[in-house]
Amino acid sequence: MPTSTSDAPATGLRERNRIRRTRRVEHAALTLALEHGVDHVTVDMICEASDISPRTYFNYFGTKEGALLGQPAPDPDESLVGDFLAAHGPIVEDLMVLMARTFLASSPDREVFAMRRRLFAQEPELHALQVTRVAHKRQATVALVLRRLTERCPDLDAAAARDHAQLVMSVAMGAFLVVSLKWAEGSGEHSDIETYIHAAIDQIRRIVTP
Amino acid sequence: MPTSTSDAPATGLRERNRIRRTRRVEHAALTLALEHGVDHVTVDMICEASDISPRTYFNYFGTKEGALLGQPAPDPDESLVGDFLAAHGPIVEDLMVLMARTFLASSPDREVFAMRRRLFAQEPELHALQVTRVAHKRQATVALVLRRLTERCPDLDAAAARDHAQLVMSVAMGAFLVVSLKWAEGSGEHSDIETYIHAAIDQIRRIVTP
DNA sequence: ACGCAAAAGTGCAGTGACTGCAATAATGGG
DNA sequence: CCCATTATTGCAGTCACTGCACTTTTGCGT
Repeated sequence: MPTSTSDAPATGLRERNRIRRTRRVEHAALTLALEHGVDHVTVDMICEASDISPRTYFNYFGTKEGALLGQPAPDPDESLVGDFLAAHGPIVEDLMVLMARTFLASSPDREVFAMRRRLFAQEPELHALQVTRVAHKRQATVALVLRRLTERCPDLDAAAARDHAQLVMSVAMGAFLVVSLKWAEGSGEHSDIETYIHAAIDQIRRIVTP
Repeated sequence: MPTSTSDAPATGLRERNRIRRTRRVEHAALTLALEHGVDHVTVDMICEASDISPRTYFNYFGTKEGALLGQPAPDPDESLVGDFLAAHGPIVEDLMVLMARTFLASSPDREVFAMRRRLFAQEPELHALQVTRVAHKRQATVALVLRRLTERCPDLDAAAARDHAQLVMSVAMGAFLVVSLKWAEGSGEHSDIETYIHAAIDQIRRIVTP
């Protein structure tokens, strides 16, 4: 019986196996992609290397790139959302910080994390895909922006607010792509990314004024 | 015999056929996509509807979505590039205007153009793909931005200028996605798009300042 | 007009991503 | 320890896409 000399009493054997397997597959996928380049790697190769059936691979990750990008982006943490809604900086900056923290919070595995950074640095298309996939949560995030917007400026036309939120989202995503790539090429320290974000906002301000 | 009561003496029969065929295929593809939704349409369906072999389809368009998105974005016109380099507005705005004009210059066929607009409005993923594909010219466009940048501020660190240009490009692309979608939903008049762009720039300025 | 070389269109066979379905193998609770 | 639930797998099939070899079309010189 699993009588809990262990540290994770809440999770059963099933869950632990699933996590261990996921890690193993991601690791194998990243290793292969770093060695041969993404599009010289087949799903079958990944499966053979990680001792899993192709069918199960797709059950886990859905697409070939799934194992390279990691699990579908998690919903932002409650507290992070609260920070965003309460923050007093430029809205784009605060949103980018939210994106960055959510992203960082989802990669606890150091080694996989580092490999992913290296892969992104050498395969920009994959990185763009990652950003696109984060954007798949676009609807939810736009709603968040809208909420903060209407809380601050209750006297705003609804349609105008919606357009505004869309624009905030798009600009944040565009800038985030550049920032995250730069950060990935550089130190990769968690704290640094917010510095990069702040610098980017400064630049944008200069960009949109003659 | 095609003895030239025609109007285009410079282009041979070959070229004219190619263009006519391209139009026919694009029209068929758009019709099918609008009716059934993009991912319920197969390449074989398009080919059957436009009386072309699948192999030829891929020779023409490369990917399934190729016929929906139209020919790969053309290089910006010389004069438009000149305008961009000489313009005195905020650099992001000028860049977006360049993108818009280049885009508009490439769609002479009214009907196909209108269908594409409708399709983009109802399939956002496709529209994002379009913007991504425009970005495939990213390297060239970034170089353009860099050129204008160094002409204006010769005393700028090279690495900093490169980062700056990347950011300009990303922000412009992000904003352009929103603007073009809004424009597509609205009037679709060529002149209107620059108004939208200008308004977007104003908004961005407000966005990045508390 | 005619024939020939280059270019374009096509058929075919194959690869690889991805899905639905049905059979099989853990797993965890009673 | 058995059984219902859930996860893993094999299999067959669809679809996007590619390389290669073959046929047709076109442009051109004679």
